[in-house]
Amino acid sequence: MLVEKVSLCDLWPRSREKALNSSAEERLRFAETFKTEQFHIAAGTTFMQQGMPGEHLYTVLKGWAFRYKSLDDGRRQILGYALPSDMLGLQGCLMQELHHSVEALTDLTLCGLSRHRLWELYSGFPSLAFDLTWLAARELKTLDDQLLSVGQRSALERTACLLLHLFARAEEEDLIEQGKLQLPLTQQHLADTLGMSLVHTNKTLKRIYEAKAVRWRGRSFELLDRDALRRLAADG
Amino acid sequence: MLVEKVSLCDLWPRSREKALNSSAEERLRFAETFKTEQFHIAAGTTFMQQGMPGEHLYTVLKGWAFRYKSLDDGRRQILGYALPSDMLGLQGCLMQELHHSVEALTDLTLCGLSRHRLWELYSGFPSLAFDLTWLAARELKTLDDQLLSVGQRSALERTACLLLHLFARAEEEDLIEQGKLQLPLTQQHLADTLGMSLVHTNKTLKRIYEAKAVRWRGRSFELLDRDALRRLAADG
DNA sequence: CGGGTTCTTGACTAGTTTCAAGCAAAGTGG
DNA sequence: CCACTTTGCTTGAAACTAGTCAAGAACCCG
Repeated sequence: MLVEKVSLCDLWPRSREKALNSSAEERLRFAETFKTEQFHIAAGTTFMQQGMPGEHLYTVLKGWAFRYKSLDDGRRQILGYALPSDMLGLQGCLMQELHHSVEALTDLTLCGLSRHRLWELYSGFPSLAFDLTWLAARELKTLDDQLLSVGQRSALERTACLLLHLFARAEEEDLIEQGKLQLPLTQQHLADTLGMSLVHTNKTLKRIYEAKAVRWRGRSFELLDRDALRRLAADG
Repeated sequence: MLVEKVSLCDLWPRSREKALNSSAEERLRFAETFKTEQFHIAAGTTFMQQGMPGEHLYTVLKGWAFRYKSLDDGRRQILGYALPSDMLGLQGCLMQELHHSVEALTDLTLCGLSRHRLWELYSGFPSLAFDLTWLAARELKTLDDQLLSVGQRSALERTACLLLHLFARAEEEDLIEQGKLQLPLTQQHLADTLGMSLVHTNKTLKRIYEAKAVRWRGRSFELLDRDALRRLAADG
């Protein structure tokens, strides 16, 4: 299986539009030096928990996960989704404890680097450290975008933006087959991502379906008319 | 003046609870190698703009700034505030262009590193690169918190949380004098940070004043009763 | 002492949540 | 294989939070 042969860093540079430093040689050396562990996680498992110490820096090799924060009374904000090439747990590795939880949406394959070896990576493999920073910057950008949506956009704009984002991110990872994406989310996930109630999310999705911008039945998500969705995202 | 003597990295580790690697020696070497430029920016200036290329990685030495994103129709989301020791422009240095703008709230002193030398920093000064990553992780955490607030908390909870956060962050940088903080914000800034209208922000602040949790007249911000504010932040 | 910005307040409106109920699809066990 | 249960989706009505409009007061700066 492909999965058994890739290591932590193999997937990192995939999404970089332009590698500032070729790290091919370094990646080889890295693979020899670090015996990175592989983890398999069942769908539905919360494998990183708010308040626990963060022991590993993970790269997603396969599957979907989501990061979230919970309040005492049960309200939950989904902070973002992790797809292949995304990194998980950086914040937990650098601070004493994790400030968010992570749950697997599908069965998940991860590659993990122990936090104790993170410094080795920085001191011995600068171009990988650079890649890692690039991933952190991508995460920052995504959060900025999401905050803009939740803070300023109407329910319709917000929902359309999120669907556009998820589809585009899935495209980057070649997850679209015959125009269709296996989207492992429920409307409740969307609602908790958008900061809206489930009911209102449902009604907003209905409007998007009626505009014939997307079709979403079961897990099969299809982007019928990207421009239409873009218009909904922009105008409200 | 103090300002003339510090370099890019002098301020970075200040907020790190526990330095994983002492970088004192490296910092010295860095200061000799890099002639980091200093910038002085007048209050009110937007010195980084959404869509422009990001030429520098900055560290704030003195003053306040805020990052924001704008929509075409003028709506604005403030993404966060930068105080001394905060870093600005990482995302712009790594990607082709900036995805947010930054405006100075007060007169600002920055220390800038050209994007072209960022790789030098990674290859030659790993412990500084590590510090930089720590700062990025702190930024990620702050954004997570803010997204939780805007997505899930009520107006009152949200506002109280933000005031707590700003005060705590100012405390870290020793900006509190006799219990008072010079807070260079208007209610419009708060509103754009919280994703609320100006009017509603005003009415929410009134409730916080009435609970005798804070006093805020002009620029002088005083935290009268932290526990009371915490209760407002938790219960709504 | 103006003139502009910021703050404050009330009345009205709109968007969103909550509540409640029914339906559809998928999974489970006898 | 079919009742039974669970989970997720859909819809309408009522309640409420927050937004908009409008106008006046307070504050600050030149």
